[in-house]
Amino acid sequence: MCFCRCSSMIYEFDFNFDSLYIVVQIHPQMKSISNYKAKFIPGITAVTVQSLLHIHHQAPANPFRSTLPITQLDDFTAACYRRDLPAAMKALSFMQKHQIWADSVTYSELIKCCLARGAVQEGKLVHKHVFSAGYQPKTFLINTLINMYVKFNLLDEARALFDQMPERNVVSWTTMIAAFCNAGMKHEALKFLIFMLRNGVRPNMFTYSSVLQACSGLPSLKQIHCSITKAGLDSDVFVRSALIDNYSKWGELPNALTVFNEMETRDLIVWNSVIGAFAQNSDGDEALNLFKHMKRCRFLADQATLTSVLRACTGLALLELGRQVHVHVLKYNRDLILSNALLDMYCKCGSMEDARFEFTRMMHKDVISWSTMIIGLAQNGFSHEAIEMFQVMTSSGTKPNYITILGVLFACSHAGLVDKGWSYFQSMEKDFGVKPGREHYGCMVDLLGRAGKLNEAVELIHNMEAEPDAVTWRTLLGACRIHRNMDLAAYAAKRVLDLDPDDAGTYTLLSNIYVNTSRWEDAEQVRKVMKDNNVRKEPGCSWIEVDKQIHAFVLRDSSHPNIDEITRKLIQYVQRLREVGYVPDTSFVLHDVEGEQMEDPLLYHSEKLAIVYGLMALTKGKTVRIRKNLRICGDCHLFAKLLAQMEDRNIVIRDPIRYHHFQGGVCSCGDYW
DNA sequence: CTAGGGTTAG
Repeated sequence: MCFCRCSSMIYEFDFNFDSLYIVVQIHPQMKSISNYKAKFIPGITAVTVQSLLHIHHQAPANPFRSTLPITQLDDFTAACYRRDLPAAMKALSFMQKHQIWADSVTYSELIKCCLARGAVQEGKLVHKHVFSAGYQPKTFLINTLINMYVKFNLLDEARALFDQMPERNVVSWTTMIAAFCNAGMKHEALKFLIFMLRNGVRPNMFTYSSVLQACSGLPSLKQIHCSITKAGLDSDVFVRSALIDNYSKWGELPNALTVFNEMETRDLIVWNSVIGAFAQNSDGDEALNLFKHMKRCRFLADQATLTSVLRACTGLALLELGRQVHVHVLKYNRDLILSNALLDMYCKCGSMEDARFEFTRMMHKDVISWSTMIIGLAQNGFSHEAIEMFQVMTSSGTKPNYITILGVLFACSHAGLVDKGWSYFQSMEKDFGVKPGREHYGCMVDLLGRAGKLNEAVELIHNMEAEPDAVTWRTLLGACRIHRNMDLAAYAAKRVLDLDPDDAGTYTLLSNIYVNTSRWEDAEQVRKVMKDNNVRKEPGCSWIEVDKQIHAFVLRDSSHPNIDEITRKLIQYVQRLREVGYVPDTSFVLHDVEGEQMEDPLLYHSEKLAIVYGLMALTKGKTVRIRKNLRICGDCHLFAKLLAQMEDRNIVIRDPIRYHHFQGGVCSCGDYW
């Protein structure tokens, strides 16, 4: 018990320095407050009591207003709680001069106020004030200051403050860990977790939900999940959504789903996490199912939900559903991320009219909006418009980035604009500050290669700054196939296999090249290596939707009920198309050197089986939708086009969208494009 | 009483 005399009034205190709590009991004359709890600062004075009373609006008409310091502290406290920053700062400078201190809570209110207004200078003044001689800020207050610096993006200041703290609690550590995560400094974040454990501070759910961000892409996820479970912290929704998101980044959707399913109570963000997980891992169907489930549970979709739903539509090329989502997007039409997702949906679904309309309507556009349009135009065959769009973009003052320029180079490649592409490539670093990366080189190899300038393409690879990878060489290999340059193709194929020894398609191609050039021994050698390495060609698989039923065709798989009829039809169609000059490209099939069993190579083409089945269904008046139609090779596309022409059924076959267009790739039938 | 989770272009 302690007494404090202030003029004629006597206050009694119960205080406890350790817990920093103080129980104030007012003299019987002021019995309105009893057992009143508040923060306490050492060196208690009448002023403190006064401010405590004031904070809780129970100050009686008091006898202290006459003395200047008390009035100032009063003003300060009141201003902090009113969130009146200028008044608070004015009072603060006075207090600084007269060595008067307020309590931690009041300071933390002031810091909140600085944060809300982005007042960095004022925040720094508060920092200086509470660290000036005569006052010892408590851990709580320093935590608040550290958080302020973190939110102002002043990591160095935050770090310095953290380093000089006499004591650090779980909040101090968590604040720093979260800061590192936000800045993308994963390793620092994990290092701090380890230091924290060494210092004997136990992480809580706040810590883990941050730490999990730092683990994305690191193999320690399982360990962390275990510690969370052991510590009994896995019932927290924040931790759960972070876990879901993490498993999603590893592509471990079953684990993500388990974490989700085990939850008793869910909130919107957890729903968004799990829907996003499936949408991002190109399982649009499951994402949409979850979305339906979410609506049945009476949750209302927000921007993040709709963004993921749009992404699911994009992956499935579900233009109609995308349009329906668009209606809901209208209510958030100022959300840039959502608008960009909508743009991309229209582009990827091939509706450039809608995309252009949306783009024009958008009030704010960022580099992603522009890039989406440039890439969308280029993918849909409007290469020149894409390049014009890029010029409008740069003159409108938006700085292009790595991806934008990839899109522009792709547009040039698609349109065969060798010189233009080359000049963009050469000046990109000077003009836009983007250093050409491996993928830009890959685009140029594609551009030169498609244009038949194979030697220049090789030379470019040899002069690359970054090391060429398997994709780079595969791009060259694709170009060699187009231009039938066997020698260079063999060279490129070997480079691919050096870097990616499991690439079955490339073995096949290399072996075929040797067969075609009568180098039987080399061909045999390739087949042997393939066998020794136990490399198997992944069976291609194609889907087609007929009357809302999905029909899958897998290589050598005869489980489809109509497979015999479809096969007969395919052979028939190919025969008829051959008569009009179609030469099927069968270089993807592994030739048998001994020539023992030469099956019709066309039957290996699951894509063609799907196309034929679709056509048969159309003839019967059914509704056919081609799904996963974004990766179709040149031969299958040609086949479909000729078939449509021949049948004259008014079928429109769109030019294929080269989905993984910046790199050499393989279509689902195993062919290069 | 300070600290934590989900959303867009390749």
